[in-house]
Amino acid sequence: MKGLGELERSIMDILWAERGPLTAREVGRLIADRDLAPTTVMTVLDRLTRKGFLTRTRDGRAWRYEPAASRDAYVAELMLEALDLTGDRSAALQRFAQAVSGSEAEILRRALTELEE
Amino acid sequence: MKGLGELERSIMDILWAERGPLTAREVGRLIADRDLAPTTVMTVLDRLTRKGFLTRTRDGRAWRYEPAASRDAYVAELMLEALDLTGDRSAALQRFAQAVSGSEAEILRRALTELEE
DNA sequence: GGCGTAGTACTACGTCCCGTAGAGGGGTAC
DNA sequence: GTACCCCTCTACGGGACGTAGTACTACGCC
Repeated sequence: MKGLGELERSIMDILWAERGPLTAREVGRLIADRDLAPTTVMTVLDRLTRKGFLTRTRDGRAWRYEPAASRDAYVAELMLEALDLTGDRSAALQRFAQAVSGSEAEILRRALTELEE
Repeated sequence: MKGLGELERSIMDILWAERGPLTAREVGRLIADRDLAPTTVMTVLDRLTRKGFLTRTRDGRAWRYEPAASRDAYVAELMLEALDLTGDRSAALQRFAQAVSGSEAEILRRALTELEE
């Protein structure tokens, strides 16, 4: 999977937080604090589409952009990719299990239990 | 945590696979298939040290390089960083739990159970 | 005791990614 | 038909990284 830059991630965050697809202009308004040129937003949206993180559909003359996958799916994929870097997956998983906080361990435990059934 | 490039990762892999610290020359021999100039290996070892991935100690005129952390710790950290990217850690963890293979789910389950005790 | 060798530090260059944006073309609305 | 909006294409500067040369120093050998 391709990586994301800092601005790219900010824009993905905006789109992940919305329920419907947004136009470049709308994204621009939601990230107005960065005071970016409109074309900057468009360029980044375009790059994200090329990288497969967004899909876009026509809306009149404009495009509407929407995440291709949920943020959770993205995060889970990143975690799996990290796991693939190790030679000893078991050891890495054990370390990971020890490192997550208690409440998160509980969530993991429950998710794994449901799997079992 | 800083990222690793492709050559940097290869060299970390070599050092993670060895039990003792290596000199630049030794690393060079272990990566001879890439046919790199000796200074290239030294440069990368130096950058890895600056980034905090390696520590080095004198051995005569030479330096001996050694990973600052185990590969498993590195991988677990990457996984935690990925997890930090999400707004909904619980959803991401559930996705992750569903995505790991059965045997790995079992490893996780056991690690979590040990934690509980 | 000079010379090759090994090791180091420092500098450098090309490439790719990414943040950033301008220029120009073509609908739309009034 | 003019002002505006949105698109596409092109571009530029900085930083990371792969790659390596140069120059200085210490050690061993003859």
